[in-house]
Amino acid sequence: MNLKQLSESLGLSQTTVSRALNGYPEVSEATRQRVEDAAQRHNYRPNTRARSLATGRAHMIGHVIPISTRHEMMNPVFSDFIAGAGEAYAKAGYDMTLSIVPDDAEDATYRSLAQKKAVDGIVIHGPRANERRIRLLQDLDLPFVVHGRASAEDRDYSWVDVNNRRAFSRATELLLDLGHRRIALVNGLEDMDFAIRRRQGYEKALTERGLSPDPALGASDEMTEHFGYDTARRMLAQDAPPTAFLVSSLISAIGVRRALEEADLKMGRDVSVITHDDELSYLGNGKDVPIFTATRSSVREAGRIAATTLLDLIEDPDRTPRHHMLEAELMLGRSTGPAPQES
Amino acid sequence: MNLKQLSESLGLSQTTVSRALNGYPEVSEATRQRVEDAAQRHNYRPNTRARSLATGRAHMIGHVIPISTRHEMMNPVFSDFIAGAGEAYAKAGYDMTLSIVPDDAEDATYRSLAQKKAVDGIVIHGPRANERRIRLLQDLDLPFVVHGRASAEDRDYSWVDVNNRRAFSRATELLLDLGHRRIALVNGLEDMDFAIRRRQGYEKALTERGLSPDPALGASDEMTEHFGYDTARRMLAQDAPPTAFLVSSLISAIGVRRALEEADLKMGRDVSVITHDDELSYLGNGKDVPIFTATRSSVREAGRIAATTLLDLIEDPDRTPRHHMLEAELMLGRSTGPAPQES
DNA sequence: ATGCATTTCCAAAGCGCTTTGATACCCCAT
DNA sequence: ATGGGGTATCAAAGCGCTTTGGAAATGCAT
Repeated sequence: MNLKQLSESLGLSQTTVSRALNGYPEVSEATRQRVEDAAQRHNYRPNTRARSLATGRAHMIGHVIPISTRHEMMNPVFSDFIAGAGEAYAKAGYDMTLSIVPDDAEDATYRSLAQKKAVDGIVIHGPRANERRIRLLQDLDLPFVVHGRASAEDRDYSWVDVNNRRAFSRATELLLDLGHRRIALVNGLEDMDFAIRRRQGYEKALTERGLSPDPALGASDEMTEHFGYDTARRMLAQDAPPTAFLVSSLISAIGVRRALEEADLKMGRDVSVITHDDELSYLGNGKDVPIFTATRSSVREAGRIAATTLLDLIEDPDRTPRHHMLEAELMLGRSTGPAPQES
Repeated sequence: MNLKQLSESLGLSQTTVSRALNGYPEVSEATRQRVEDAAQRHNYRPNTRARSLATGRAHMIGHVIPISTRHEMMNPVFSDFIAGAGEAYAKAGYDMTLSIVPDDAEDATYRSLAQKKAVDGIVIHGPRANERRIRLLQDLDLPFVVHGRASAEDRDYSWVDVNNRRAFSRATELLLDLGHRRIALVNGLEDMDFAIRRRQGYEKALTERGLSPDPALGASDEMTEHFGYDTARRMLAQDAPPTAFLVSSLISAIGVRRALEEADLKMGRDVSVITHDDELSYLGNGKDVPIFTATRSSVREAGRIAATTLLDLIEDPDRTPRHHMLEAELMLGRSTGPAPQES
């Protein structure tokens, strides 16, 4: 059933029916009611393609997920972010498209999305410090919001991010307060912006106490369970093994824990661990008392915020960039304790 | 730049330009070249909305992800499945939309997707045994593929699924061969089809050896880390604790492992564990030797297959249902060993 | 030169909606 | 009776593309 048929069945013009359904004032309450009933009865919904061709609005947001070409890996936080964003879109009557693109062939994807007029706006995931996508989208004049930031970008743009620097400096300070001096950083890929900021927080806390970061205690890679395990194992075998680990992802932290257990070290007593916790729905960090002491910030909430920010931006003709900084909570769990005495 | 402008700039009609770009034979090679160059130069891409209005094809596949209303939880395997499907779509020039819908308000979403003509086909995720969505989509005459199956549905429909029953009966047999008699099943939500089939496999293997499944050794819920932990902890405290766990998800298996460690039980010696492993990209099950003995099947591959199946179905006017059964490998890892002697 | 395919191009219709600009109608003040 | 201002409705244009049904141009044999 399309508009034409519906209007014929009602003996009205398409104009009137369209207006009735879209809440325009020029139609009498009686007809509106009649039209709405009929639409309901026939389960009528306007064809999106026709509608957006006519209005120029797609009512569609694009999410572009870069897949690491090095490891063909899907960012694990992505699904929860999407869940949050999806909620917001649903409320506003928007839909969401996903483009999974290898991170080397990006330009084309963005240009194409813009030119095809397939979306009204875009969410950029996984920004690197040096992020060309931002300028590209500004040039294409397509509204967008970045989940995260790009340190090397000096133009203004909209973003939603966690205060990674502060979170990690606070976490490092806690470990220092507990007497730890050899603190390992198990971080994400070096070119990712969030990883850089976390490292900065970590280094800031160390240097403020007169310590200098030890390169042997830093590792960065895709944040898999296995990376956490490998790194911890390797570092624990060093001459001066770390007494604490600061980990960028709960998944890698689980790998660290596995390495500790294998080495018969008790987490929280022999070795302390703090992790960042995105509050992924299926990977909760314990129920009452957290398993891991953690810097915690819900990525799902970030998704919600990013989505509403973007929708605002699309409505607003001025389009002045918006920023939203989320502070991570530092949750004390069972994985931290005083540094063991040097033997 | 739109088609009209492009054609004017070339001094050709829209028809010719359109045909040149879409590879129709009625245009000379010389003009085609000229048109393509100009299109390239101006970065022209046809407006999707207009194109699909004209062709009737959206070049868009819808994925409908039910969010468990009970726990507001996003299925963790979803992102890898999507990555696989996304690849296939990209190759075929299709895009993908995501609808995150609470699992109680589904009908409306599907009807709406069909009526709005927003997609050419749909992938159904997370089917329950009794799955109304299948009939609904058949009635709506929208091509679809189910990731999984619906046992209670007797009509024919297209699906891509793992042989869950066989995988779990083989895993159970392995544990029985190792001498285990009290085998716990840590399974997904009871109404999910995959969970039912896995249970069937488990029970079949037990009864074939003259054992009857012990209700005290069965648990099902959303497969979080915490669920695995809680269940294992609870069961280990029973009078006759299990000597082996068969777990439906690597994430829950990690929780089981945590409970074992907390109870000072060595996995693979004191208690055996077998898990299903979807080969999630960030949650690898060890590198050389698997951490967990596992029934393994790549969900990403399933995504690829589901996507190509659906695209086939859309091309094919007959639309006879296709089925694709994936066999899970049984990978021997470090988490299984002979049942400890009764003391 | 003529006739007939072929090749190459085009004008115009149509996809299903929104929106502009009119029209018809009614009511009330003049 | 006449005109003016709402109110309720409509016909038709337009969004940017594809596709149908020609028409013009070309090539080749006659």
